[in-house]
Amino acid sequence: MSAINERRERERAHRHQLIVRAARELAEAEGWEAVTTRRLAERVEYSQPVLYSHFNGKDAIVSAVALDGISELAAHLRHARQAAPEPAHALRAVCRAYLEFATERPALYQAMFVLPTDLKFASAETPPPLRAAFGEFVSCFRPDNERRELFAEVTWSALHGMAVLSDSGRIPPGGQEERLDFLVTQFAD
Amino acid sequence: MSAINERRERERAHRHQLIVRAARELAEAEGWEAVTTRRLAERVEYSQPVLYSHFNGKDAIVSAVALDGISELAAHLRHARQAAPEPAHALRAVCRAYLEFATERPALYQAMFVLPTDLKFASAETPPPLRAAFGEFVSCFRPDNERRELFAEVTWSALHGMAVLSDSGRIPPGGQEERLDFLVTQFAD
DNA sequence: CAGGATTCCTAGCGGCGCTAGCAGTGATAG
DNA sequence: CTATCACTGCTAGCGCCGCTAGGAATCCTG
Repeated sequence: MSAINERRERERAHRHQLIVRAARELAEAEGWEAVTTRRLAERVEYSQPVLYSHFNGKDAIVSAVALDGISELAAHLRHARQAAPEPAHALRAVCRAYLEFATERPALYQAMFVLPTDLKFASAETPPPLRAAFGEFVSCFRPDNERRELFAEVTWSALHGMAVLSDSGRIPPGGQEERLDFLVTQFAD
Repeated sequence: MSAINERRERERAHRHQLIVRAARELAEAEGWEAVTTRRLAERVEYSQPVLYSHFNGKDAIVSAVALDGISELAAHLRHARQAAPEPAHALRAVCRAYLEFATERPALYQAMFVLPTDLKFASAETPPPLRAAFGEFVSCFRPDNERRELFAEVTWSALHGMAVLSDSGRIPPGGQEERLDFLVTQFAD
């Protein structure tokens, strides 16, 4: 009885991931407005109601994609920070990595930081990957800086604004590098 | 013949504004997801197809609301800048006014800077009010500063990030004043 | 092998943005 | 004054959406 249930659970977990992956691929290929429960069900070769046995609704699927993306972002930022030649350049490296991530995976980025989400930000039940990603920004400022969390919040806000305004064509996508340079110059502590 | 047509056009223009106002009120009262063409038609006491004789589609209605909002924002920013005691404080005053606007009219702000829009940003056919609003940020930096447009873009991006992340609960809504203070301190030229 | 639990499908609900097609109204020409 | 005609704005409906009820089929258990 146990072995059978274990197999079932494995299969369920596998299908769970299949759905998340399909949603992400569809969004990255055609944008989130093309991700409907019908198309998603067709893509994973199950009927629509199966989706609802795994997720509370469409928003929960988006949130699952977002959480995956946040883990990847955290890893990307950590790598950039650690690869920086000296701590003084860490901020620039992390900021550039962030914008790079947003530019290269716009749909994934939207799931993480633009679309409505179930994820808890800045609270007790904030998922660890999200904490980790934010922590990378914090780590770019001196440990003795009492306001480094505040600095990190504003840095993140500025980068988010640049990413999202550029993606929606509200600022010219060309000048990101200059904007990044200005931001880092002004914010370095 | 001319007088009659003029009356008709006046009536059309009046109804046009009626639709825009109704859309804005509905959005501000219940959020944009509650603004459907059916509910909007009911509210202006006309049938659905009438909306389409005034606008190309729902997005065009949102854009019309956005344009109104941008005019109001431009006026709000200009007033804040001119009321600043000295030029050195203009940046702080304008930034605070911007965040104030975003906080107090979140739905209107979304129409302007978050939802998909037909409005042309940063191009030859950018509407004058939008230029004016952006110009208020530019005016906060010294005229001899060759990169003041760039400064303005990054300032705007940072404020937008703060506004939008705070509104969606992704950063604590409490710390806006401290974040504003940090931003202005770092960006003043 | 019978009984029961579980899995997953078909079908459908109410609502969405949008449009075809037709009444009814009102201006115009003889 | 009336017949015509253009136009305004309606009803009805299309194809889609997120989501769910209910039953058929399958699989494990005793």
